[in-house]
Amino acid sequence: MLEIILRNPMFRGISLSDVATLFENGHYQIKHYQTNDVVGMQGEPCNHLMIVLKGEVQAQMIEHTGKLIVMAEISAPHAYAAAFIYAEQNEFPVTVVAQKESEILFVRKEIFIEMLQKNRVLLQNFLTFISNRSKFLTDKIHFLTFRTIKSKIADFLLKRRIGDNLVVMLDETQQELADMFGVARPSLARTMKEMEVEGLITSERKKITIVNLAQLKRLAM
Amino acid sequence: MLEIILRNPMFRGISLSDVATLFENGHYQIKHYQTNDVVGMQGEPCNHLMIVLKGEVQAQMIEHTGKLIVMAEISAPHAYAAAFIYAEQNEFPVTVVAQKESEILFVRKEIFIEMLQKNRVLLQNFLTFISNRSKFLTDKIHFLTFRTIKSKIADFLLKRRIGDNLVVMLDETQQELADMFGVARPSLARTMKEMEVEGLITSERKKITIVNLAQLKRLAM
DNA sequence: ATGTGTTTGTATCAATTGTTACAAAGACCG
DNA sequence: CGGTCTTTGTAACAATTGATACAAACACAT
Repeated sequence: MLEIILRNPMFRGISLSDVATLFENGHYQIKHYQTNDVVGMQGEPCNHLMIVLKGEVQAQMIEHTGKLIVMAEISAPHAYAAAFIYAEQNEFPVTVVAQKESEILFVRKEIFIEMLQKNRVLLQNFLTFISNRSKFLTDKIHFLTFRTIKSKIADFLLKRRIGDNLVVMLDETQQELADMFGVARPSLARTMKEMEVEGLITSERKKITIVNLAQLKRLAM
Repeated sequence: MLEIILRNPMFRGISLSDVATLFENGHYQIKHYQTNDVVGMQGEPCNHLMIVLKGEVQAQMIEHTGKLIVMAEISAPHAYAAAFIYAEQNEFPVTVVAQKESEILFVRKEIFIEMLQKNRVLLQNFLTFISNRSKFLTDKIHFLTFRTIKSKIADFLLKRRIGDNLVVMLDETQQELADMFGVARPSLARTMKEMEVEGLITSERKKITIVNLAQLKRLAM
């Protein structure tokens, strides 16, 4: 367990012995989850630091109409929902679902703040982490609010490229991408077809080839 | 200045003499701004704790197409952008504009973190503050992404009511509301007209009367 | 090889919202 | 009070996206 925690950016620069002290007996719990288990439900209390030790969880924002947006995917050794644990309205703003069999470490927020007070590096790292999450949320607002489907796709493809490669192999189904973009699956498919017709990309199921890189970059702005 | 700071929720429970120590000479700057001055530009470095001592500023998210969303309005004694100061990509995610002649207190983030380390109550309050801001941002995502214009208006009216009052006097022009909702002004006007035709509200310029409260509450969900 | 479930592709129609334009009403200032 | 600027109201048309449906292609298990 400690080796995984040491890989978490929050604990960078902290020695193994200091981490071991922070996580001495009684300071944490570990829970196991099966695929599709709900790890935390939107609206429920959110009062622990939660670190994925193994597996992968997905944060989903679900509307009562059934519409779903995938906000993030978190795997080991990363934490999720850490930005919310000290909020006055202290509840999960998302539903967190295990995508695979997972193991999660829970530290009560009262205990964690003692850790922060004791360890200056940990405090600095935690503040960096939650500031990064706030930045992430504003980027998400920008993406979900200002973007057409076409520019979402362009942005996604440019980010998914490896180096200067013009071929992008998708890991996700169209439905999964649509959930990430907050759009309807047929709309996503239609827009990709349009981009193909316009000569921006070619598309063979999960293999996307970027044809007009300059235009794609303009679209992604 | 210190009396104002003491009214900021971050400094709740901290004595005047402790606050005075925190803000001893050399630990801060105060700057003055005129109406419409840009206090912080989207993309610029964001590395100070910033507290409004006097006046009012507005956080705007501006797209290169010109579309603008008002993210927040901040008046004394509150802080703005505090959730972002420790981010790795350490820049303003919004443009902050003075709405009135304003006075702002700046504390370098390196100095502020020393304050946090020294004072447990301040640390607790700051974590609460930035967790609250993260919650606010997820609420904003929810509002901007999942909501029709009609439900945005319904939500707004219910929140703007004072007690059980069914009459809401607007402080804002339609354009200002449209900017807050991230919608076009004529669309906002059209939707309000529809709500009037449907018997949900009556509307005489800045005076809105709620007619069907139950239905409005359903719409706001 | 076959059957089943999933994914992709596509079409049609509907819904919501944006854009542009202009007139009427209202607010404000000299 | 009159003139000017701002705000509101509204209309027409356009754009984007969603919803629904169905067939073809593909992946996987037996």
